[in-house]
Amino acid sequence: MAATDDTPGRDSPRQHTEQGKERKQQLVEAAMDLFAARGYAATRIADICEAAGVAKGLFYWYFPTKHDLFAELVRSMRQRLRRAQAASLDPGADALTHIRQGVEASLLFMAEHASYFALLQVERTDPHLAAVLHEGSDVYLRDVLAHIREAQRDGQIADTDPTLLALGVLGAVSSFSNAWRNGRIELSAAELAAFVGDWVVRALGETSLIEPAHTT
Amino acid sequence: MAATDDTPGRDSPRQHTEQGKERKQQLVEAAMDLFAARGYAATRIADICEAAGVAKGLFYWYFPTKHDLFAELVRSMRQRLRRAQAASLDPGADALTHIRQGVEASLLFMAEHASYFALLQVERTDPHLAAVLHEGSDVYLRDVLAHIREAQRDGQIADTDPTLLALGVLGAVSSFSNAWRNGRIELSAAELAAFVGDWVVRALGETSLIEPAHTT
DNA sequence: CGACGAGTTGACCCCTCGGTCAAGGAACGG
DNA sequence: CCGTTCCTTGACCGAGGGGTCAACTCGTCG
Repeated sequence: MAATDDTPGRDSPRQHTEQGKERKQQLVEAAMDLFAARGYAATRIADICEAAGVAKGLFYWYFPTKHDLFAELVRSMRQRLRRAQAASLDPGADALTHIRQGVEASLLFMAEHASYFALLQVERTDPHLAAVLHEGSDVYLRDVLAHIREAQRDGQIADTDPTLLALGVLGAVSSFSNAWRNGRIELSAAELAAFVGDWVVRALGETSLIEPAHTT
Repeated sequence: MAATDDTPGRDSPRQHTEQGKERKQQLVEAAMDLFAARGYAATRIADICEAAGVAKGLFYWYFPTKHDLFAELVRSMRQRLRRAQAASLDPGADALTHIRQGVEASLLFMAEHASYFALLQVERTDPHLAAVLHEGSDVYLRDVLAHIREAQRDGQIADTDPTLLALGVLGAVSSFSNAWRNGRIELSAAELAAFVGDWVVRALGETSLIEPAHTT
């Protein structure tokens, strides 16, 4: 399953036992909560440690810097979101449906991990962090783009610039999810997901409703 | 025209001459550029002063704290945006058109003041700043809400929860404007404004196209 | 001219916070 | 019982940066 940090020897001299991994996880979780509540800059390492009930020095046993903790958090969550999206796609369905499903899955995932996404909404400030955040953000765009192109080939949506449409989809997902997280929307996550699915499909200009037969 | 800070005596002991007001403006503008480029936290007061070509101590002649400068910036820009929106409304037009016009005016305004809105997109981190930012953000929502309710009365858009729809409109405006600012959209500001106007109207579900006669 | 207030300077204070370190456990293998 | 490796501690360091201050300038009024 992966990745860059529990591969044993490599180049980090750090070797973690079971207990060690638990501690690390505790720190990550404490950090996520605090970051979400106060923002990255306003969260001191001392706070994270206090929340996790350990001494400050221990932080640096598990993470080289504060920034590295953040990067680890971001990368792991991005991976999980993409998995959730992929899992939501009904293999038999058409492209427009896939977009709707992806949108709904994203909203649900964001609702479930609200505190994390509250953090993201907020943390493009620091150039270092922004780099980590942007580093993989295009993958979402590419995913949506592919679906939009397909839907256009099938005549399901109008022939506008697909990038623009894709940005609209991502924008809708993130802004509704933000609004929900900030308590501006009363709906349950599932209801919101359904609404945003509809909203996006409408905005994409579901031509089939207006002209059921498509010639191109 | 107005407002809270050139009223002479009130409760601040500070009295500014013409020269003083110019200096203050220089500082505000330098700050805006730097905030936009690096974010609030990463901009030192020393930087602002250097950019404005004055000594650091002078900053505190004009502003009690860094935060106050920020607040002044935010409030003044919010006022200007709302004026631009109001000015864009064609008095004779219907509600849905008003929404479109407001959306377009917002996009144009945000394009014109890109560096400022880049800052906003970014600066909800600090609780203090967030307070200033949120403090007046509902006025936009209320404006859109009013138009949406009217459009619903006129049968122009579907009878969904108006708050949800209004949030969608605001979300579309801000997310497209962000994307444009980040260079992800190649269009001119005017083209983008027109596109987003269409996008929003479509998402609102312009029922008139589908069922030209409305009964309720 | 002297007084007074706006404007301006840069050295300085001081606190916060990321990061370091030396010292000490605890678990385990030999 | 010794060595080794992982784990944990809290005192400490140092830089960075917000905010202060005493002093100096400049224009204006009496």
